[in-house]
Amino acid sequence: MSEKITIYDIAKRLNITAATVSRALNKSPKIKKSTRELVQETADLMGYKPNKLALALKSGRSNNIGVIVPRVDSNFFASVIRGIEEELYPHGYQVIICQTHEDPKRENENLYALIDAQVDGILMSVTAVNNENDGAFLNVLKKNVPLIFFDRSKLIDGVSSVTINDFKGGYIVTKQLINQGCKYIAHLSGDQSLEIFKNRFLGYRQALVDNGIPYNEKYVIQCKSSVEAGKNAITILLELETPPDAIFSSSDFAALGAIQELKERNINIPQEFCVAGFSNEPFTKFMELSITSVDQSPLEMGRMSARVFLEQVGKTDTIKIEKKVVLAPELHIRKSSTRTAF
Amino acid sequence: MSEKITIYDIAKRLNITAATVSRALNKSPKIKKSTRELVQETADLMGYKPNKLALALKSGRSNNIGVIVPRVDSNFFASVIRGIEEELYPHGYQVIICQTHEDPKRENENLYALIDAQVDGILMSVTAVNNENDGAFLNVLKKNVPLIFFDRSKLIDGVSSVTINDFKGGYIVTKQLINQGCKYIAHLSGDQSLEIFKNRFLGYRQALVDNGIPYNEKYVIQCKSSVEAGKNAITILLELETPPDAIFSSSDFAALGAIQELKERNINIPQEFCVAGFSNEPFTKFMELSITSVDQSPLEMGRMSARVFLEQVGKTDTIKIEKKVVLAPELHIRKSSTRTAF
DNA sequence: CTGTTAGCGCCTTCAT
DNA sequence: ATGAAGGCGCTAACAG
Repeated sequence: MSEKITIYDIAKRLNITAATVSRALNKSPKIKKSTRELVQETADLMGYKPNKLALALKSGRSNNIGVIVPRVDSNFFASVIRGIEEELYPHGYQVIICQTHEDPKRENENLYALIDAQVDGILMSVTAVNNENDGAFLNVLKKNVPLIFFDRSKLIDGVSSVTINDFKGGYIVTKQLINQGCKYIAHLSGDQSLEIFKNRFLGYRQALVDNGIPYNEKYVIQCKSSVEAGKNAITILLELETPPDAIFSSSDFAALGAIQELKERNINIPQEFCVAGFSNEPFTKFMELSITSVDQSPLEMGRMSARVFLEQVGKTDTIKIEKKVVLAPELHIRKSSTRTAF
Repeated sequence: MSEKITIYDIAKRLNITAATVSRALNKSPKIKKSTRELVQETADLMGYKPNKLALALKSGRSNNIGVIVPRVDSNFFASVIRGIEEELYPHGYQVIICQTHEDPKRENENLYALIDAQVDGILMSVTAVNNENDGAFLNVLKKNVPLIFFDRSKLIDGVSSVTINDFKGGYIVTKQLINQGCKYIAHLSGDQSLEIFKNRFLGYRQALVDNGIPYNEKYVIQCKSSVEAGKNAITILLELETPPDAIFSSSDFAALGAIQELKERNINIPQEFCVAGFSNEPFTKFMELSITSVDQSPLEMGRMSARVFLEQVGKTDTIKIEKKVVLAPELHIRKSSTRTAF
């Protein structure tokens, strides 16, 4: 019952050639209207469906694009993917998902697998920077497959990127803490080999300097993006001779951990201690003590990445377009860092 | 620089036939060891990569599987997808993502698009039941493409499914509310055309009956899965002559809305009013007033769906395997429904 | 307007 | 152990 109908089947039935059927189905201008309609009708009748694989082999374009993310079950990446899918859907592209789990080896494998699968483009957020994978990236470029980085970028010639201004994000959120009267502001950072974390840190530091607050490296702790890590970080910070009175975390989860730990120690938030996170995860808004956070507009980031891809695809191979889109971060001020009446 | 290397290129270089190269690369037993090694070496040297599209066209198997979900940016679906991807990755399958946005028309389009793309299987969560799409489902089966439903299922012959026992989920969560001494338990439900919501409701009702509590249909409100909908539902319920003293919501978001509305009315949770949700969204655990919820083990659901697919793929076309896997729901009791000391 | 031919890259009988 | 030839399904010259 599998009944794979090909253009040959319908050609045979009509006593014409497969080529004619192909042309008719593709609405070629040089085909008699009557036969075109006839072909179309019998095609529908027989339940004909074009074989995209054959088309792909013939044209060299699969109409698939690959998306590589650390993990798909994070609100941020899932939203980006949603944006990508929505933007590409009307153009007939399908989205292939790969996860690296922050493992460079997996990233490498994924890159090669997608190239093998003849995807028409790759949109990705790099995992921690390791130059071992450079070969894989260059391989992608060598095949003339458009490569676009979103959020977590990497400096490679000929590669476009869509990011947010992380420096500014770090700056404005720190500024807000300063505005609340905080004097000793700590920072929970992420893997410094990733641009995003370095830039958030730099924004934080600049905001301090610009406002006459001395930068103290003891206030900067590098930790994972987890509740547990946030708790541990607070524990360390509170043991300093001058413990901080505020914290800007590059991760909402770590910010949450910090809040939990502070509460357990009966430290009043935001009166005694202000907290702010980054990413605007859904839960930051839902909490009774809602958490100030920087939104990265993931949906827009996904859409934009897809648009950049669409611009690049099909362009002459010789010219490499390199587009750097930088979206504006948006500060969502909430209770965790608002000392005045809310 | 695109340099698409084919087996012909490497054959030419070695003055042998493409067929020999093919055999050598595929480790055919009837090939001289020396030539096999020679071929392998030069293949590596030239940077040969097999063209999966050609392979797919030849074999009829694309090594892609399609996953259709209402939306990808929900913790539940994202986790299922993660499970699917993790399980299928070692087997060389790639995952193509489609979103329906709860639109049956999109669901229909997605089904056809995936078949056109020659996927080797389709794993999906159906959107609201509409029999208009039956043609699309039957079309999938006719092509002998394994179809597996997860979470939101649909009764079709020859289709396997992986779900949780929603009836039991509704039952145990309601029982927990009863155990807390609640007498007037309301229920926020979802689209009743979906089995999952009907079953959660039936479990709820059965728990009431089994514990001598009269079922009151005025306590059942159908609403969307959103904070706003939860607020509205509470408003309606509190206007009843005997307002409820507890609520079991089929959606965590609606449960959250309910809690917010109750707080605004200064109704004490859980002392005066108990609340429980469904899905175990991350935020239910993070809240200061953590929310009792039923976990659906999405990761496991994804993995299991993938395993069921792997079992079915490649089986003789004539025999239709129909497997119904039902996972156990897991009640996470939290503050919102715990009157005794926590 | 339509038929013929060739080829995308690979595998697989059928010979040798 | 290897070469030759055909075909997966479709399109795109090149004829007529």
